[in-house]
Amino acid sequence: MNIGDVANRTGLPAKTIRYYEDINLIKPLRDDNGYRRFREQDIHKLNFLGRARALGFTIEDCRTLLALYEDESRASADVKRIAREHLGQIDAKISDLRAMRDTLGHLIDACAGDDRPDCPILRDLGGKT
Amino acid sequence: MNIGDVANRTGLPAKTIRYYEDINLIKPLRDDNGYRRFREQDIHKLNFLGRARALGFTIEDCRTLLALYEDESRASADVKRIAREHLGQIDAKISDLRAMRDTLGHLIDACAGDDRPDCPILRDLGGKT
DNA sequence: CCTTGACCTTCCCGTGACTGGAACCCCCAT
DNA sequence: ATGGGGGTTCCAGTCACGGGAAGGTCAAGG
Repeated sequence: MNIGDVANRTGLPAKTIRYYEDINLIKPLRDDNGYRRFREQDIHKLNFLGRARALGFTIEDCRTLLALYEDESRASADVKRIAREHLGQIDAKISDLRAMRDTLGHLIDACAGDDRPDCPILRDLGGKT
Repeated sequence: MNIGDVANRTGLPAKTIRYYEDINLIKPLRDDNGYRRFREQDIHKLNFLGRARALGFTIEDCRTLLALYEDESRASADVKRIAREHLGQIDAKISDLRAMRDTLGHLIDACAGDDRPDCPILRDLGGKT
């Protein structure tokens, strides 16, 4: 299978697939003409990566998770620890965003949004005197 | 005032302040020795920028907001539109993160986290067969 | 006067995870 | 022969800075 077909089957852009090879996440074979030739195991890995990335894991986490996935003698505790750490970061991000959201929401509500210059949003940004 | 004092007063790293000058958000004066000399208006702008950034506005949004802030004949509608667009993006990000959080949370709950290899997290990433 | 140490300056590289584009090669159909 | 739709590599750019090198400046102390 060539990269275009793999892109279709995995939903990952060809660029991304090449990038993953570049950073040694996958190692597709090469045909005589230099084209990458993907085996089923490559596609399986790419799907794994796509799902892990969709859950927000970093590439380095993905690398580790993939290694654990292929290690039959792994301990699920190792996987769980990575996942929990990541969950913590997601939660932190969410609470940051919620704080922004709340502040910004109040300011927006207070703003008339007409053609006059008076604006609580700018007043707040400018030092809320 | 030199950049170090300004950094202290605004809470922004000196690097960031230099960067903001670089991209023309502020224009501090220069002393004969080449040092930046900051006026009160520069510090005021930097505080404005710090607060806008803390609300998650992009640098380009900040540039626009700063221009509106200094434009006495602005329409608050313009400010509000920018803020609402940004709010929309924050909300989108929050809901993305919440979806991740939910999925990941379920997987973590289902994972024993012991020294055995069996792991629902990896099973899901691997294609949940 | 000299040195020390804390400032300041510019410049360049690196970050994360790609994306866009140029320049070029390969293969098949017309 | 030509055209089009694959593929390849490599380089630059994204966003908002941060790290660090190499060097200039300034006030205090010996």
